[in-house]
Amino acid sequence: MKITTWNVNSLTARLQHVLDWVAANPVDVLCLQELKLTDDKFPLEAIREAGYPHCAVFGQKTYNGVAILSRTPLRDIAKNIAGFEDEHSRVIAATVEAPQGDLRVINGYFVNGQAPGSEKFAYKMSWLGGLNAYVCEELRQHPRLVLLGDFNIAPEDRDSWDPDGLRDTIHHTREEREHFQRLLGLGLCDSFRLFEQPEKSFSWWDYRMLGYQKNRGLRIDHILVSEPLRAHVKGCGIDRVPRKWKQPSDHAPVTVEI
DNA sequence: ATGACGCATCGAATGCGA
Repeated sequence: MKITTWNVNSLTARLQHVLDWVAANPVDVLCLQELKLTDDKFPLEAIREAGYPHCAVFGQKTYNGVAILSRTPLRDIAKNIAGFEDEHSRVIAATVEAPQGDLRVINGYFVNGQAPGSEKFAYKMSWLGGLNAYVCEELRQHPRLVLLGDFNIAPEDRDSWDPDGLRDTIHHTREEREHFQRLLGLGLCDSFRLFEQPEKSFSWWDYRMLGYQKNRGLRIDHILVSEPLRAHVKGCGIDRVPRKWKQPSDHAPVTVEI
């Protein structure tokens, strides 16, 4: 079973890229972030025709918005973090029917946080606290769990193109990295690091200053798997191909095979 | 460099992303 996370930076602007990508990469589950559209604008028909009849959508106007697209049925769909009040549409969870055993999938568009010390950074910290408690409880109920999405955290120095120049800036702070480690501490593991990967592997590149062409990027899109799944993970990789297409998302899709 | 690029918004200049 292949599961992908992709921050598309507006599904309206990126629908054709998504359709082209799944035509070439027929993954079983596609988790999207930054839909930037309301539920009524979600292109259900086009997505269904592309092979994904089962969709859990949690949209929002202009900003945020997440969705899980699946070839197999979804159940127990939950939106946002239970017990954490949030005006943003940032999390959607669903149980995915899978032949080797159902999987709980939690798809998140983590808070960006702008800059350490800012109000948005404080929101990021409190949001991450809420998420940790939520994932802890979900793990209790669903041992076979995948937490994936745009984490907006570069977990280690090797996940940044300029770890020294960007030290303690957003995505690189000790506080953010501690939150990432806390998630691992719940019994999750970073599926990307289960395998040998090329150096300077990133999942996001700035649109400005030829960021992609110079490979000035960050690895901030992650797929964490719970302990019972760990031994079954067959691979994890970043697909840079759609980042080279015309008018791309600034993020690349990341796929795990379980 | 309060930049750059791209997307969204009752329609232009601004907020936001990372």
